[in-house]
Amino acid sequence: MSSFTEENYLKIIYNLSAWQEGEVSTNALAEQTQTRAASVTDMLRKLADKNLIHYKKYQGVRLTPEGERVALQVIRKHRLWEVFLVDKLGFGWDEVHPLAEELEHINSEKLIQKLDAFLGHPSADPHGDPIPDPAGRMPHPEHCRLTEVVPGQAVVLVGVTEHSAPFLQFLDRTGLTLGCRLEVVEVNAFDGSVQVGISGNAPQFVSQAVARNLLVS
Amino acid sequence: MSSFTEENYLKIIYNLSAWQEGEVSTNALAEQTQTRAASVTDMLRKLADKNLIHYKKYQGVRLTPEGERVALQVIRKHRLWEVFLVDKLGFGWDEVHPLAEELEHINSEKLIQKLDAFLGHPSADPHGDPIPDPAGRMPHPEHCRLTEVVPGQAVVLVGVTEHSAPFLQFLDRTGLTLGCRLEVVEVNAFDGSVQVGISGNAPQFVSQAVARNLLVS
DNA sequence: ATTAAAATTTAGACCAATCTAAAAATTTAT
DNA sequence: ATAAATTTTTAGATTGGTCTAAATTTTAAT
Repeated sequence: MSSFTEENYLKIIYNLSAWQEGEVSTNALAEQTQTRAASVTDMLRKLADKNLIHYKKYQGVRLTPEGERVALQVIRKHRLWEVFLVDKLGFGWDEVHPLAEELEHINSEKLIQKLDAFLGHPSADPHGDPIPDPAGRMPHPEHCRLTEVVPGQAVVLVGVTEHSAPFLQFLDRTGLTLGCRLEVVEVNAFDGSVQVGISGNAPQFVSQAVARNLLVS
Repeated sequence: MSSFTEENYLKIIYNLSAWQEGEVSTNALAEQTQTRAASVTDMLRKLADKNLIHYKKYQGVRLTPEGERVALQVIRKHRLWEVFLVDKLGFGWDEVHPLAEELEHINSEKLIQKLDAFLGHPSADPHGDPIPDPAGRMPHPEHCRLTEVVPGQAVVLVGVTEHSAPFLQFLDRTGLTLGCRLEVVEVNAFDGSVQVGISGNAPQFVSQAVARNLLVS
């Protein structure tokens, strides 16, 4: 059995591993966990003793199969709770992350199985992130970033890779809701901004910083 | 802001105070919190420093108005989550207590306000215990124990004062669900058992141990 | 290839919540 | 009223998670 804190570390290691290949660094973990590098080192020794991570001093860290299993269960719970908060309780997608951070650590297989059924076995959370199945298998839906779409193509917004409230609120104001249709007019070679028609409206510019965090298919 | 553990102590002090008049003893708290008396003493000093309880050494303990406010918020959350688990997720009333013990410590005013609305502003939890309003006012519905009903009277089962799974499962098997009609034939003066018709069926005996934990009106 | 800079680990400490064992206060019984 | 039993508190230690400051290792720059 893993503690609240251990589960958090495993989840964060999983998420950082997904982003970049290879090992996760102590400093990256310190930033994500809002602690100091020294504290991270202590926890890494503990997780390594429990065979949840592969860890060699100064060499960064990688999940073991068992560590990945635990991480995926936590992520599954997190994303199901987010669906509950948005679909059932009416929260905005910009508000649910901190609440799901707490709810995800409630450990009851039965609870999560019943919640999943109540929500209709959703395949993705409100940000488009896929929900691992009960056995901990993570689906990998095919999609690409808006920055990579060729001009003239029409796509659908299926996810975001940035979850901060300000970013999500900006998307709301711009009409960029999940599932909306995007017609790409031009990708600006100079600054990477994208000129795009949103849900059939007149085209407008979306900065590269925004476009690279939009997943489409 | 109170910690998970502090909230638990306050909730337990509230519940023990409701049962018996006067101060709550250190030993009673040790039993309820599943800790030792020495640990309780430490926590009591801490809660007293925060002005959440009135505490004099060897004299037992009583909530301050502020402590009672916190306790009632925790109880409100506990009972709302129990309603959610039974009404929405389909748990049995004998299963939800341990889960609600965890969910009750998630602190978000907005979450609990939205949950309350989603559930239709229930006035009682699945065991018939009243739910404090958002301001922390606890309703006091009029009711009495089944042992106090005079023979010949017909009443409705509105609550229970024992929440253990075995007890609740026994009630399920006996047909004693909340809201069922009870026609009292006789209260046995010798052993306190009650002969009662449940939902119009042929009368049967209910032991005093059971009857005194059934609230009717 | 050295050196400077950055990242990481160790050493030693702290806080919250708990424990055991022993001391002190209160209650009960004679 | 005094002794015995019970309850409660104190003293001192432990565990999980964190910290700062200093030491060490790795990486980057010349």
